[in-house]
Amino acid sequence: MGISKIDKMQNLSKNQQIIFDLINKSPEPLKAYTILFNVQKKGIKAPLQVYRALDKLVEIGKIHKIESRNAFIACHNSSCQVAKATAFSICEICEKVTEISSAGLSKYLANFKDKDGMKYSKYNLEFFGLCKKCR
Amino acid sequence: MGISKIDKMQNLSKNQQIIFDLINKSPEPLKAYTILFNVQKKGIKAPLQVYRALDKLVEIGKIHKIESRNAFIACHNSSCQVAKATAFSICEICEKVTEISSAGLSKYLANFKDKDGMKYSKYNLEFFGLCKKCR
DNA sequence: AACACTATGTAATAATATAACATTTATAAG
DNA sequence: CTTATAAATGTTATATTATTACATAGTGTT
Ligand SMILES: [Zn+2]
Ligand SMILES: [Zn+2]
Ligand SMILES: [Zn+2]
Ligand SMILES: [Zn+2]
Repeated sequence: MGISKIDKMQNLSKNQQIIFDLINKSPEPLKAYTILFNVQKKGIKAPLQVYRALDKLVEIGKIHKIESRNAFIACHNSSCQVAKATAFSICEICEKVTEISSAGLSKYLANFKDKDGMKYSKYNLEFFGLCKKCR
Repeated sequence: MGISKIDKMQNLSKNQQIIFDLINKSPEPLKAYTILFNVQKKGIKAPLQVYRALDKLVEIGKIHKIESRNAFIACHNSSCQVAKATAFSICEICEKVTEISSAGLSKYLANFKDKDGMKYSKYNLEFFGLCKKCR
């Protein structure tokens, strides 16, 4: 009765867990060096330790990278089934970022065909505008 | 009979023109320091000169930034009316990037409402997959 | 034990981007 | 033409983001 693959995917390593916890409790996307600064008291001293954990967390879908901001947020789509099909809204004033989980949007994009008839299961969409508070 | 705003927008400054020409004739997205290296013979010596021209060219829609690659490509949608509503396909093997101009897609995204009923006229969408050649 | 795989630690460096300040050129008005 | 203003340029230094390279340690399997 060993650890199944699914269980294993949920078990983060020490550094991964420290960094995930920080991102997960943050109300806003965090940048790599902000993360580094905030976990130094926990013994993570070098950029590479942060980037390695971030890479893994992105890969398994626990966090997403906001490409236009070089920052990272935790996934809140019930541990995202769509780690590779992401959509966000970004406020251009306060920089608030919200992950969009819309079945309609996912479906539309997953079924979208380019002019060669090609479909793409992996995508990243960033919407820009003003959030409720900033309007 | 002065120069109209439209004419003006088409007149790039010296540095802008040099850098646009380079990007425009490139078959693939170019990175800022690749651009810098390639325009040094034309007298552009510093990163900032490149970044300033890039900023302006992006602003007026002559080029687009591929956020996930930190690289720039020329717009080929007849001098993009949609400088702020962009979509690309990116090959994960050969890194070929193609701008997608689909009326259906633009329309869908421009009309998309998030769960607060908010619409976004500005967005960037990056699809990932394998290009024809790499499949 | 032997092996493969994943994660960690550390130092150095590469790649990407901006701040600050001085000067020049282009455009518009009076 | 002159003055005012905005846009663009030139230059140096520095900030920010990310990776290479190499050594070590843990984890699970056979
Ligand atoms: Zn998610
Ligand atoms: Zn806001
Ligand atoms: Zn375009
Ligand atoms: Zn390809």
